[in-house]
Amino acid sequence: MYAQVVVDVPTQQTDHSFDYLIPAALEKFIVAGQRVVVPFGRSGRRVQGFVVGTSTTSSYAQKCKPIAYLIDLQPVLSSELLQLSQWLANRTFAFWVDCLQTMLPNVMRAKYSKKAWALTSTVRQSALFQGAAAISVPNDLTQQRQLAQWQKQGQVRIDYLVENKAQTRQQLVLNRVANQDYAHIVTQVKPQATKQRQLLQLFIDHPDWQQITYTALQQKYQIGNSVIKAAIAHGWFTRSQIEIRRNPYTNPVTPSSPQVLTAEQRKAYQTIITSASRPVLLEGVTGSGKTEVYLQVIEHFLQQHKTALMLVPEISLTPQMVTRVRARFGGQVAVLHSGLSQGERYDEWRRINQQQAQVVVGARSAVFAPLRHLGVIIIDEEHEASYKQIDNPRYHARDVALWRGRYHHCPVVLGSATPSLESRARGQKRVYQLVQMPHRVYNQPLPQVQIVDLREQQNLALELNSPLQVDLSQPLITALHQCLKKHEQAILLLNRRGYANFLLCRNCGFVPHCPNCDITLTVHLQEHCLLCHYCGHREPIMKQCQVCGSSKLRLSGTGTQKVETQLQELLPQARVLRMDNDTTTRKGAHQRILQQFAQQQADILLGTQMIAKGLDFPNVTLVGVINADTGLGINDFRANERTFQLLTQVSGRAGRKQKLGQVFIQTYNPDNYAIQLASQQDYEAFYRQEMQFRHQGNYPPYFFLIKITISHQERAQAFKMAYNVAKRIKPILQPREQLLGPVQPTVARIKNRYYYQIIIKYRHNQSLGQLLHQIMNNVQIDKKRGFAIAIDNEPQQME
DNA sequence: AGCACGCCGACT
DNA sequence: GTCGGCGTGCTC
Ligand SMILES: [Zn+2]
Ligand SMILES: [Zn+2]
Repeated sequence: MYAQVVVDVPTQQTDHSFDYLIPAALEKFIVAGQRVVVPFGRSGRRVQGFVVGTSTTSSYAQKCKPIAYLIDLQPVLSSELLQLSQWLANRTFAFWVDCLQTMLPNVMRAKYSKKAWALTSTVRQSALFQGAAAISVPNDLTQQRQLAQWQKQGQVRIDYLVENKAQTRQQLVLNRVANQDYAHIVTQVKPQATKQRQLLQLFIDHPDWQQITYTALQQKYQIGNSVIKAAIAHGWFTRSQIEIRRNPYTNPVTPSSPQVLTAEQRKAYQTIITSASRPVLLEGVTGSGKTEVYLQVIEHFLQQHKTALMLVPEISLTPQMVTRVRARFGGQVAVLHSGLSQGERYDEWRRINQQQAQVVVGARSAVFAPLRHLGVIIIDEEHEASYKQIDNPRYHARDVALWRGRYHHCPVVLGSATPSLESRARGQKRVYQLVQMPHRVYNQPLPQVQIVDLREQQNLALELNSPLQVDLSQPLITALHQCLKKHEQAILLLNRRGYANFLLCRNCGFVPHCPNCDITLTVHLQEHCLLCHYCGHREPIMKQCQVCGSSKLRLSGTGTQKVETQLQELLPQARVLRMDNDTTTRKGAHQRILQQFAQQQADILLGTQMIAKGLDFPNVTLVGVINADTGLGINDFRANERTFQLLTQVSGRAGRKQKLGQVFIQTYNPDNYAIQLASQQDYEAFYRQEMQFRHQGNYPPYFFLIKITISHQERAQAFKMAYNVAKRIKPILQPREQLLGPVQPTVARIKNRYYYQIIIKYRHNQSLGQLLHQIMNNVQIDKKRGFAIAIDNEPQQME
């Protein structure tokens, strides 16, 4: 018997399965989906591999090596996920093994090490071994050479170790022994052995106990280790270990029951549960009660003994969100998010794999949750860019969800108040079933939105001979005053996309740049240094300008700190909470700030994009957007879409139930349609207008996009390679299809490598995929000459 | 990737 | 002569 194994060597030349002999002893145990350790290469190198199939014959002409050993007794990947991995590799131009690894918790990645064994006493007494029988192979080159020489002479053996980091938490337990008559024994025990008698009595009083943990005996009954040891020595009990699941849920929840649905919600619910062959796009305004629909849909499929997967963007996956789902489905819920420790994540994953959890809630990577019998997949806020992974494999969770939906023949729900144009257009073409929920559940009125024209404000200030020095306009300041007077709360959004604080010499205009990248260094006041976000380069904040020596160095860029200072001057009585990268570096800080604000420990929450999501704040009646324009300045065809989404989302935070909300949007582009239509909260009108723009520019959803990035240490080399790649692609393009570039991105150099980009706009091109795989092959082979290539299918970020 | 093999200049 | 630097090719 042979096994087809995909080895953990992510390169182009090894990006296929290898045949291995299955040793007779393992024949009964080997199944596709298991991890194994196999020898690989001419030395004794061993690597982890995934069994992707078994066969009775092999097409490999030479002799196959046997599998070294099994890592998993049970498969960790189902045949569904194995198939998915292949599709994913093909779609994202990633290595197969990377796709397989991505589907599993991080701890299941192998750790490799080498151990050298001294076979003679001379070697053992050498300076290197210092009497030890074995040492781990050092990094030092000359020492490695010495070991290689000894190895050749048969004086040293080198072992290749594949470590499995995945570990379960074990606990000691005391087991009842069936033939022991505790009621009798207890009468025979010496009178002074009170603890022994107590232990026996416990097992007499609890006939249902088969075992109990040592910790429980210690904590509940103060029975220590020595007592237990003695009891085992008598033969009354046996000792063993059981696995303890790491429990990420700190607080118990009070169960909730389904709410009565509105007519709109009921219609959505009905459509979803009957739409197994067509995905449903659920377009519902903020407050329309999408989550309740999701929960009842999940309930419906659980009753049919199916499972449910619900994806939520990482920043929306708050404790409140998790609690809401757990309140409905209790212990059936497993949660996968970045806040878990590696061990907790591994345990949650295994709970799902062992079918002990039927509902999974998680962020992007949870789309690979090993659920069987999927009944429904829900993607909330489907427009969120964070569903697309930035590094390899560059997959979009939405695409994966649609694949799994097709595999299981189950409904896939894409929910959003502001759907991506791609999804909305598919709703129009009835590829997706479009369901709209335009009303809020309690019929709260939409907030009143006012656009503040900053050009006007500036002119006004000039007339009064006092140039606008603050980032807050007069109408917004007035509104803030009124809000505070009513003891209500306000949110201020500082749109800082692409903007960071940098240092500027006021004398000569010098700005410190990273020596390795073409980018200005960011000021980090917290750590008191200048930092490069691309390569991690760090240097102290200089006191004097490097060029002119002037000491007039100023912190520049629109910062939340600057606005905070202004707020303190304008509204000295206001309590301001600031939320940005500086205040949320520590884990959980993000949640803590939101919590404080929810508990009304502050009047104003001032922050960047991250405040647009998360907790509900019922007392917030005022939202101010300080600079609506910054998102528009970005060289990306989705700039309007992103701006519209952000403004709509943050506006939705104003006003709940009886309290009417008020929104101020400050802008220099009051006529921009994204800003105009966001102020009217009119998604459908925005969709129509934006579609025209996309049509004119041949952008998605009218065209598909592929971004190719090529890099090299030398600029000319990078360009030459990119140019040749472009030349190969151009001939196969269809009439209206386009190739743009190669061009340098805004940050043309990162970590001393030069980058070039090619964008392809295409529609139905049969040969493109194949050609790109070929190009990938060719360029990867030139990796040793310093070339690197990345192909991003449907990029979310154009830069 | 990581390792072996092979070719070539430089140093004991 | 041999050590070690690097370019090339292979891994079931
Ligand atoms: Zn200067
Ligand atoms: Zn840098």
